[in-house]
Amino acid sequence: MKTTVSEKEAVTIGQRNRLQYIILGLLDQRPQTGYDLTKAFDNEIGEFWQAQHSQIYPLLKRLEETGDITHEVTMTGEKLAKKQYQLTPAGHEKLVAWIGEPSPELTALKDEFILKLYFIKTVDDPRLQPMLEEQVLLHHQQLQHLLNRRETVFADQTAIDQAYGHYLILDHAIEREQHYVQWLERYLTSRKDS
Amino acid sequence: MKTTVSEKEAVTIGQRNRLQYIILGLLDQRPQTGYDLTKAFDNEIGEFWQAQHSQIYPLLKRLEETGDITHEVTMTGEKLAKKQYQLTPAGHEKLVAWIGEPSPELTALKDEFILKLYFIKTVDDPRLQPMLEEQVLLHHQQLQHLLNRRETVFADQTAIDQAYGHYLILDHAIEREQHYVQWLERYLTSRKDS
DNA sequence: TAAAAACATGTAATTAATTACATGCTTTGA
DNA sequence: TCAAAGCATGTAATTAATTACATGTTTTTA
Repeated sequence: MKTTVSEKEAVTIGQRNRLQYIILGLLDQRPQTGYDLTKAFDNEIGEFWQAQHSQIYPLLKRLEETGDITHEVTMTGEKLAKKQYQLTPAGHEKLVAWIGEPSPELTALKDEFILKLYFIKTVDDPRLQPMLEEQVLLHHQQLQHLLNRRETVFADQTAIDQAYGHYLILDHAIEREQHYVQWLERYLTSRKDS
Repeated sequence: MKTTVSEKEAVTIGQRNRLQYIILGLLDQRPQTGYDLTKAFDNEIGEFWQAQHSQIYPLLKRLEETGDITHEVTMTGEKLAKKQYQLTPAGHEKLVAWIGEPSPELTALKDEFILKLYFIKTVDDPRLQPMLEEQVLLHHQQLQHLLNRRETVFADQTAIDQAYGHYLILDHAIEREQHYVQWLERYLTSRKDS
Protein backbone atom coordinates (compact mmCIF):
# COMPACT_ATOMS: atom_id res chain seq x y z
CA MET A 1 0.00 0.00 0.00
CA LYS A 2 1.77 3.06 -1.24
CA THR A 3 -0.30 6.08 -0.55
CA THR A 4 1.32 9.42 0.04
CA VAL A 5 5.12 9.72 0.08
CA SER A 6 5.05 13.30 -1.21
CA GLU A 7 4.27 13.38 -4.91
CA LYS A 8 6.33 16.46 -5.60
CA GLU A 9 7.46 17.00 -9.11
CA ALA A 10 11.10 17.89 -9.26
CA VAL A 11 11.03 21.40 -10.69
CA THR A 12 14.43 21.37 -12.25
CA ILE A 13 15.35 24.49 -14.13
CA GLY A 14 18.15 23.73 -16.50
CA GLN A 15 21.65 24.81 -15.61
CA ARG A 16 22.13 27.04 -18.58
CA ASN A 17 18.81 28.81 -18.58
CA ARG A 18 20.00 32.40 -18.55
CA LEU A 19 16.61 33.84 -19.38
CA GLN A 20 15.46 33.27 -15.84
CA TYR A 21 18.17 35.60 -14.56
CA ILE A 22 17.20 38.30 -17.01
CA ILE A 23 13.66 38.04 -15.71
CA LEU A 24 14.85 38.17 -12.12
CA GLY A 25 17.04 41.15 -12.96
CA LEU A 26 14.21 43.00 -14.64
CA LEU A 27 11.83 42.29 -11.77
CA ASP A 28 14.52 43.49 -9.36
CA GLN A 29 14.16 46.92 -10.94
CA ARG A 30 10.40 47.04 -10.40
CA PRO A 31 7.40 44.67 -10.34
CA GLN A 32 6.20 43.93 -13.84
CA THR A 33 3.80 41.79 -15.84
CA GLY A 34 4.74 39.14 -18.37
CA TYR A 35 3.71 41.59 -21.04
CA ASP A 36 6.02 44.26 -19.67
CA LEU A 37 8.90 41.80 -19.63
CA THR A 38 8.15 40.78 -23.19
CA LYS A 39 8.27 44.40 -24.27
CA ALA A 40 11.63 44.83 -22.57
CA PHE A 41 13.04 42.42 -25.15
CA ASP A 42 11.82 44.68 -27.95
CA ASN A 43 13.78 47.51 -26.45
CA GLU A 44 16.99 47.62 -24.48
CA ILE A 45 17.42 43.91 -23.65
CA GLY A 46 16.69 42.95 -27.25
CA GLU A 47 20.05 44.40 -28.21
CA PHE A 48 21.76 41.37 -26.70
CA TRP A 49 19.13 38.77 -25.84
CA GLN A 50 15.91 37.59 -27.44
CA ALA A 51 12.84 35.99 -25.94
CA GLN A 52 9.22 35.66 -26.93
CA HIS A 53 6.22 35.80 -24.64
CA SER A 54 5.67 32.08 -25.22
CA GLN A 55 8.92 31.48 -23.41
CA ILE A 56 8.39 34.10 -20.73
CA TYR A 57 4.96 33.11 -19.41
CA PRO A 58 5.83 29.47 -18.69
CA LEU A 59 9.09 30.57 -17.10
CA LEU A 60 7.26 33.00 -14.80
CA LYS A 61 5.11 30.08 -13.71
CA ARG A 62 8.17 27.95 -12.95
CA LEU A 63 9.92 30.77 -11.10
CA GLU A 64 6.83 31.16 -8.96
CA GLU A 65 6.82 27.42 -8.25
CA THR A 66 10.44 27.57 -7.16
CA GLY A 67 9.63 30.47 -4.86
CA ASP A 68 11.72 33.09 -6.64
CA ILE A 69 8.84 35.35 -7.55
CA THR A 70 5.24 35.98 -6.51
CA HIS A 71 2.43 37.80 -8.22
CA GLU A 72 -0.50 40.00 -7.38
CA VAL A 73 -3.49 40.39 -9.62
CA THR A 74 -4.52 43.94 -10.41
CA MET A 75 -7.56 44.88 -12.46
CA THR A 76 -7.51 47.18 -15.44
CA GLY A 77 -11.02 48.23 -16.30
CA GLU A 78 -13.61 45.68 -15.30
CA LYS A 79 -12.38 42.43 -16.71
CA LEU A 80 -8.69 42.59 -17.56
CA ALA A 81 -6.67 40.89 -14.83
CA LYS A 82 -2.97 41.73 -14.89
CA LYS A 83 -0.42 39.65 -13.02
CA GLN A 84 2.15 41.88 -11.46
CA TYR A 85 5.21 39.81 -10.64
CA GLN A 86 7.81 40.69 -8.04
CA LEU A 87 10.94 39.14 -6.55
CA THR A 88 10.91 37.23 -3.29
CA PRO A 89 13.99 37.53 -1.04
CA ALA A 90 15.01 34.09 -2.35
CA GLY A 91 14.72 35.32 -5.91
CA HIS A 92 16.78 38.37 -5.13
CA GLU A 93 19.48 36.21 -3.59
CA LYS A 94 19.46 33.95 -6.61
CA LEU A 95 20.04 36.94 -8.85
CA VAL A 96 22.85 38.28 -6.67
CA ALA A 97 24.45 34.84 -6.53
CA TRP A 98 24.34 34.51 -10.31
CA ILE A 99 25.92 37.91 -10.89
CA GLY A 100 28.60 37.02 -8.34
CA GLU A 101 29.52 33.75 -10.04
CA PRO A 102 32.42 33.62 -12.46
CA SER A 103 31.53 33.77 -16.16
CA PRO A 104 34.23 31.61 -17.67
CA GLU A 105 32.43 30.75 -20.88
CA LEU A 106 33.50 32.29 -24.11
CA THR A 107 30.88 33.36 -26.55
CA ALA A 108 30.35 30.95 -29.37
CA LEU A 109 30.16 33.02 -32.50
CA LYS A 110 27.36 31.28 -34.41
CA ASP A 111 27.68 33.87 -37.14
CA GLU A 112 26.38 32.48 -40.42
CA PHE A 113 28.60 34.66 -42.56
CA ILE A 114 31.68 33.44 -40.69
CA LEU A 115 30.50 29.90 -41.23
CA LYS A 116 30.19 30.43 -44.97
CA LEU A 117 33.59 32.08 -45.13
CA TYR A 118 35.13 28.88 -43.85
CA PHE A 119 34.14 27.15 -47.06
CA ILE A 120 35.67 29.78 -49.31
CA LYS A 121 38.96 28.18 -50.13
CA THR A 122 40.85 30.69 -52.28
CA VAL A 123 41.37 34.43 -52.31
CA ASP A 124 40.07 34.71 -55.88
CA ASP A 125 36.77 32.92 -55.25
CA PRO A 126 34.24 35.16 -57.03
CA ARG A 127 31.79 34.83 -54.15
CA LEU A 128 34.12 36.38 -51.61
CA GLN A 129 33.89 40.07 -52.49
CA PRO A 130 30.06 40.20 -52.72
CA MET A 131 29.87 38.45 -49.37
CA LEU A 132 32.18 41.00 -47.79
CA GLU A 133 30.23 43.85 -49.36
CA GLU A 134 26.96 42.56 -47.99
CA GLN A 135 28.41 42.31 -44.52
CA VAL A 136 29.91 45.78 -44.62
CA LEU A 137 26.47 47.17 -45.38
CA LEU A 138 24.82 45.09 -42.68
CA HIS A 139 27.28 45.96 -39.96
CA HIS A 140 27.41 49.59 -40.98
CA GLN A 141 23.66 49.74 -40.53
CA GLN A 142 23.89 48.03 -37.18
CA LEU A 143 26.58 50.48 -36.12
CA GLN A 144 24.36 53.43 -37.03
CA HIS A 145 21.51 51.90 -35.11
CA LEU A 146 23.65 51.46 -32.02
CA LEU A 147 25.01 55.00 -32.25
CA ASN A 148 21.44 56.29 -32.40
CA ARG A 149 20.55 54.20 -29.38
CA ARG A 150 23.43 55.65 -27.41
CA GLU A 151 22.40 59.18 -28.33
CA THR A 152 18.79 58.70 -27.33
CA VAL A 153 19.23 56.49 -24.27
CA PHE A 154 22.40 58.02 -22.87
CA ALA A 155 22.05 61.67 -23.80
CA ASP A 156 23.43 62.98 -20.52
CA GLN A 157 25.79 61.82 -17.77
CA THR A 158 22.86 61.23 -15.39
CA ALA A 159 21.51 58.53 -17.67
CA ILE A 160 24.93 56.88 -17.80
CA ASP A 161 25.33 56.99 -14.03
CA GLN A 162 21.98 55.33 -13.47
CA ALA A 163 22.49 52.44 -15.87
CA TYR A 164 26.24 52.16 -16.06
CA GLY A 165 26.37 48.49 -17.02
CA HIS A 166 23.90 49.06 -19.81
CA TYR A 167 26.02 51.95 -21.03
CA LEU A 168 29.10 49.75 -20.98
CA ILE A 169 27.59 47.02 -23.10
CA LEU A 170 26.21 49.49 -25.60
CA ASP A 171 29.65 51.07 -25.80
CA HIS A 172 31.17 47.63 -26.24
CA ALA A 173 28.72 46.70 -28.98
CA ILE A 174 29.48 49.95 -30.81
CA GLU A 175 33.21 49.30 -30.76
CA ARG A 176 32.70 45.75 -31.86
CA GLU A 177 30.73 46.88 -34.90
CA GLN A 178 33.28 49.58 -35.70
CA HIS A 179 36.07 47.05 -35.69
CA TYR A 180 34.00 44.52 -37.61
CA VAL A 181 33.43 47.07 -40.38
CA GLN A 182 37.10 48.06 -40.38
CA TRP A 183 38.13 44.44 -40.65
CA LEU A 184 35.72 43.77 -43.52
CA GLU A 185 36.89 46.86 -45.38
CA ARG A 186 40.50 45.79 -45.14
CA TYR A 187 39.73 42.67 -47.13
CA LEU A 188 37.44 44.45 -49.54
CA THR A 189 39.12 45.04 -52.86
CA SER A 190 37.86 48.43 -53.91
CA ARG A 191 36.31 48.25 -57.37
CA LYS A 192 36.32 52.00 -57.81
CA ASP A 193 39.77 52.50 -59.26
CA SER A 194 40.08 55.68 -61.23
CA MET B 1 -11.06 1.25 -47.25
CA LYS B 2 -8.01 3.47 -47.10
CA THR B 3 -5.02 1.51 -48.18
CA THR B 4 -2.09 3.19 -49.83
CA VAL B 5 -2.13 6.96 -50.54
CA SER B 6 1.66 7.23 -50.23
CA GLU B 7 2.67 7.08 -46.58
CA LYS B 8 5.72 9.25 -47.00
CA GLU B 9 7.01 10.96 -43.95
CA ALA B 10 7.71 14.58 -44.61
CA VAL B 11 11.43 14.88 -43.97
CA THR B 12 11.49 18.51 -43.02
CA ILE B 13 14.84 19.80 -41.95
CA GLY B 14 14.39 22.98 -40.01
CA GLN B 15 15.10 26.27 -41.68
CA ARG B 16 17.80 27.33 -39.33
CA ASN B 17 19.75 24.11 -39.10
CA ARG B 18 23.20 25.36 -40.02
CA LEU B 19 24.97 22.22 -38.88
CA GLN B 20 23.82 20.40 -41.99
CA TYR B 21 25.73 22.88 -44.15
CA ILE B 22 28.87 22.45 -42.10
CA ILE B 23 28.60 18.73 -42.66
CA LEU B 24 28.02 19.22 -46.37
CA GLY B 25 30.96 21.60 -46.50
CA LEU B 26 33.24 19.17 -44.71
CA LEU B 27 32.17 16.29 -46.93
CA ASP B 28 32.77 18.50 -49.96
CA GLN B 29 36.44 18.54 -49.02
CA ARG B 30 36.66 14.75 -48.87
CA PRO B 31 34.53 11.72 -47.96
CA GLN B 32 34.50 11.18 -44.20
CA THR B 33 32.90 9.13 -41.45
CA GLY B 34 30.69 10.48 -38.68
CA TYR B 35 33.63 10.03 -36.38
CA ASP B 36 35.87 12.12 -38.62
CA LEU B 37 33.27 14.87 -38.74
CA THR B 38 32.94 14.80 -34.96
CA LYS B 39 36.68 15.22 -34.61
CA ALA B 40 36.61 18.20 -36.94
CA PHE B 41 34.62 20.00 -34.26
CA ASP B 42 37.42 19.39 -31.77
CA ASN B 43 39.80 21.11 -34.12
CA GLU B 44 39.37 23.91 -36.61
CA ILE B 45 35.56 24.06 -36.78
CA GLY B 46 35.31 24.01 -32.99
CA GLU B 47 36.69 27.54 -32.95
CA PHE B 48 33.36 28.86 -34.15
CA TRP B 49 30.80 26.04 -34.02
CA GLN B 50 30.12 23.15 -31.68
CA ALA B 51 28.46 19.80 -32.26
CA GLN B 52 28.55 16.41 -30.60
CA HIS B 53 28.42 13.06 -32.28
CA SER B 54 24.91 12.54 -30.94
CA GLN B 55 23.81 15.38 -33.17
CA ILE B 56 25.94 14.40 -36.13
CA TYR B 57 24.94 10.76 -36.58
CA PRO B 58 21.18 11.39 -36.77
CA LEU B 59 21.79 14.32 -39.10
CA LEU B 60 23.86 12.15 -41.44
CA LYS B 61 20.93 9.77 -41.54
CA ARG B 62 18.54 12.56 -42.46
CA LEU B 63 20.87 14.00 -45.08
CA GLU B 64 21.04 10.58 -46.66
CA GLU B 65 17.25 10.35 -46.64
CA THR B 66 16.98 13.69 -48.38
CA GLY B 67 19.48 12.53 -51.00
CA ASP B 68 22.23 14.98 -50.15
CA ILE B 69 24.78 12.38 -49.18
CA THR B 70 25.42 8.67 -49.62
CA HIS B 71 27.68 6.29 -47.81
CA GLU B 72 29.88 3.31 -48.47
CA VAL B 73 30.82 0.80 -45.86
CA THR B 74 34.50 0.01 -45.54
CA MET B 75 35.97 -2.56 -43.19
CA THR B 76 38.76 -1.91 -40.75
CA GLY B 77 40.15 -5.16 -39.45
CA GLU B 78 37.63 -7.94 -39.45
CA LYS B 79 34.61 -6.53 -37.72
CA LEU B 80 34.68 -2.74 -37.64
CA ALA B 81 32.40 -1.31 -40.31
CA LYS B 82 33.04 2.34 -41.12
CA LYS B 83 30.54 4.43 -43.01
CA GLN B 84 32.30 6.72 -45.39
CA TYR B 85 29.93 9.52 -46.36
CA GLN B 86 30.18 11.59 -49.50
CA LEU B 87 28.20 14.34 -51.21
CA THR B 88 25.76 13.65 -54.01
CA PRO B 89 25.47 16.25 -56.79
CA ALA B 90 22.25 17.43 -55.07
CA GLY B 91 24.12 17.84 -51.79
CA HIS B 92 26.85 19.79 -53.51
CA GLU B 93 24.28 22.09 -55.08
CA LYS B 94 22.60 22.59 -51.73
CA LEU B 95 25.92 23.66 -50.23
CA VAL B 96 26.68 26.04 -53.09
CA ALA B 97 23.17 27.51 -52.87
CA TRP B 98 23.54 28.11 -49.13
CA ILE B 99 26.89 29.85 -49.51
CA GLY B 100 25.40 31.98 -52.27
CA GLU B 101 22.42 33.10 -50.20
CA PRO B 102 22.56 36.41 -48.38
CA SER B 103 23.43 36.24 -44.67
CA PRO B 104 21.42 39.14 -43.30
CA GLU B 105 21.27 37.98 -39.71
CA LEU B 106 23.31 39.68 -37.07
CA THR B 107 24.94 37.59 -34.42
CA ALA B 108 23.12 37.59 -31.15
CA LEU B 109 25.78 37.99 -28.51
CA LYS B 110 24.55 35.57 -25.83
CA ASP B 111 27.58 36.46 -23.75
CA GLU B 112 26.88 35.76 -20.09
CA PHE B 113 29.28 38.41 -18.84
CA ILE B 114 27.56 41.04 -20.97
CA LEU B 115 24.26 39.91 -19.56
CA LYS B 116 25.48 40.31 -16.01
CA LEU B 117 26.93 43.72 -16.76
CA TYR B 118 23.47 44.92 -17.66
CA PHE B 119 22.40 44.50 -14.06
CA ILE B 120 25.31 46.50 -12.68
CA LYS B 121 23.69 49.84 -12.18
CA THR B 122 26.42 52.17 -10.93
CA VAL B 123 30.08 52.79 -11.68
CA ASP B 124 31.06 52.19 -8.05
CA ASP B 125 29.39 48.79 -7.75
CA PRO B 126 32.06 46.69 -5.98
CA ARG B 127 31.36 43.72 -8.26
CA LEU B 128 32.29 45.58 -11.43
CA GLN B 129 36.08 45.61 -11.25
CA PRO B 130 36.48 41.91 -10.33
CA MET B 131 34.16 41.04 -13.20
CA LEU B 132 36.24 43.06 -15.64
CA GLU B 133 39.45 41.52 -14.30
CA GLU B 134 38.12 38.01 -14.79
CA GLN B 135 37.15 38.77 -18.36
CA VAL B 136 40.49 40.35 -19.18
CA LEU B 137 42.20 37.15 -18.10
CA LEU B 138 39.77 34.97 -19.99
CA HIS B 139 39.97 36.89 -23.24
CA HIS B 140 43.70 37.29 -22.96
CA GLN B 141 44.00 33.53 -22.74
CA GLN B 142 41.71 33.08 -25.70
CA LEU B 143 43.74 35.58 -27.68
CA GLN B 144 46.95 33.66 -26.95
CA HIS B 145 45.26 30.46 -27.99
CA LEU B 146 44.15 31.97 -31.28
CA LEU B 147 47.57 33.42 -31.98
CA ASN B 148 49.08 29.98 -31.42
CA ARG B 149 46.53 28.48 -33.77
CA ARG B 150 47.44 30.96 -36.48
CA GLU B 151 51.13 30.20 -36.07
CA THR B 152 50.68 26.47 -36.27
CA VAL B 153 47.93 26.27 -38.90
CA PHE B 154 49.00 29.15 -41.13
CA ALA B 155 52.75 29.06 -40.84
CA ASP B 156 53.36 29.84 -44.50
CA GLN B 157 51.62 31.60 -47.37
CA THR B 158 50.77 28.28 -49.01
CA ALA B 159 48.61 27.30 -46.06
CA ILE B 160 46.81 30.66 -46.25
CA ASP B 161 46.22 30.32 -49.98
CA GLN B 162 44.70 26.88 -49.59
CA ALA B 163 42.25 27.77 -46.84
CA TYR B 164 41.77 31.47 -47.28
CA GLY B 165 38.34 31.70 -45.66
CA HIS B 166 39.56 29.83 -42.63
CA TYR B 167 42.49 32.20 -42.41
CA LEU B 168 40.13 35.17 -42.61
CA ILE B 169 37.92 34.03 -39.77
CA LEU B 170 40.89 33.20 -37.58
CA ASP B 171 42.27 36.65 -38.30
CA HIS B 172 38.90 38.14 -37.51
CA ALA B 173 38.62 36.23 -34.24
CA ILE B 174 42.09 37.40 -33.22
CA GLU B 175 41.22 41.02 -33.84
CA ARG B 176 37.96 40.66 -32.00
CA GLU B 177 39.74 39.34 -28.93
CA GLN B 178 42.39 42.04 -29.13
CA HIS B 179 39.74 44.74 -29.16
CA TYR B 180 37.74 43.01 -26.45
CA VAL B 181 40.78 43.02 -24.17
CA GLN B 182 41.53 46.66 -25.02
CA TRP B 183 37.98 47.64 -24.26
CA LEU B 184 37.97 45.80 -20.94
CA GLU B 185 41.29 47.37 -19.92
CA ARG B 186 39.98 50.82 -20.62
CA TYR B 187 37.32 50.38 -17.96
CA LEU B 188 39.65 48.62 -15.55
CA THR B 189 40.70 50.93 -12.76
CA SER B 190 44.28 49.96 -12.14
CA ARG B 191 44.77 49.11 -8.50
CA LYS B 192 48.54 49.29 -8.74
CA ASP B 193 49.03 52.97 -7.94
CA SER B 194 52.43 53.77 -6.49
C1' DT C 1 50.23 -9.50 -23.03
C1' DA C 2 47.12 -6.80 -20.89
C1' DA C 3 45.31 -2.39 -20.16
C1' DA C 4 44.38 2.05 -21.86
C1' DA C 5 43.48 5.08 -25.45
C1' DA C 6 41.46 5.90 -29.53
C1' DC C 7 38.23 4.50 -33.11
C1' DA C 8 33.44 3.93 -34.33
C1' DT C 9 28.29 4.24 -34.13
C1' DG C 10 24.32 4.73 -32.42
C1' DT C 11 19.79 5.97 -29.06
C1' DA C 12 17.29 8.28 -25.11
C1' DA C 13 16.09 11.97 -22.31
C1' DT C 14 15.89 16.56 -21.50
C1' DT C 15 15.96 21.50 -22.28
C1' DA C 16 15.81 25.99 -24.65
C1' DA C 17 13.94 28.35 -28.05
C1' DT C 18 11.00 29.47 -32.05
C1' DT C 19 6.73 29.57 -34.56
C1' DA C 20 2.08 28.97 -34.64
C1' DC C 21 -2.32 28.65 -32.53
C1' DA C 22 -5.81 30.76 -29.53
C1' DT C 23 -8.50 34.09 -26.98
C1' DG C 24 -10.19 38.19 -25.07
C1' DC C 25 -10.02 43.26 -23.13
C1' DT C 26 -8.99 48.35 -23.40
C1' DT C 27 -7.66 52.49 -25.47
C1' DT C 28 -7.07 55.52 -29.24
C1' DG C 29 -8.16 57.87 -33.20
C1' DA C 30 -10.57 58.43 -37.58
C1' DT D 1 -19.18 54.77 -32.86
C1' DC D 2 -16.57 51.54 -34.63
C1' DA D 3 -12.35 49.69 -36.15
C1' DA D 4 -7.59 49.23 -35.37
C1' DA D 5 -3.81 49.09 -32.46
C1' DG D 6 -2.11 47.81 -28.43
C1' DC D 7 -2.61 45.33 -23.98
C1' DA D 8 -2.63 40.84 -21.85
C1' DT D 9 -2.12 35.79 -21.18
C1' DG D 10 -1.71 31.57 -22.26
C1' DT D 11 -0.85 26.56 -24.94
C1' DA D 12 0.84 23.42 -28.73
C1' DA D 13 4.04 21.79 -31.90
C1' DT D 14 8.41 21.55 -33.49
C1' DT D 15 13.40 21.86 -33.68
C1' DA D 16 18.24 22.25 -32.21
C1' DA D 17 21.27 21.10 -29.03
C1' DT D 18 23.25 18.99 -24.84
C1' DT D 19 24.03 15.28 -21.66
C1' DA D 20 23.72 10.71 -20.65
C1' DC D 21 23.24 5.99 -21.88
C1' DA D 22 24.99 2.06 -24.51
C1' DT D 23 28.04 -0.99 -27.02
C1' DG D 24 31.79 -2.90 -29.38
C1' DT D 25 36.52 -2.86 -32.15
C1' DT D 26 41.30 -1.67 -33.05
C1' DT D 27 45.60 0.26 -32.00
C1' DT D 28 49.04 1.76 -29.01
C1' DT D 29 51.92 1.56 -25.16
C1' DA D 30 53.58 0.22 -20.74
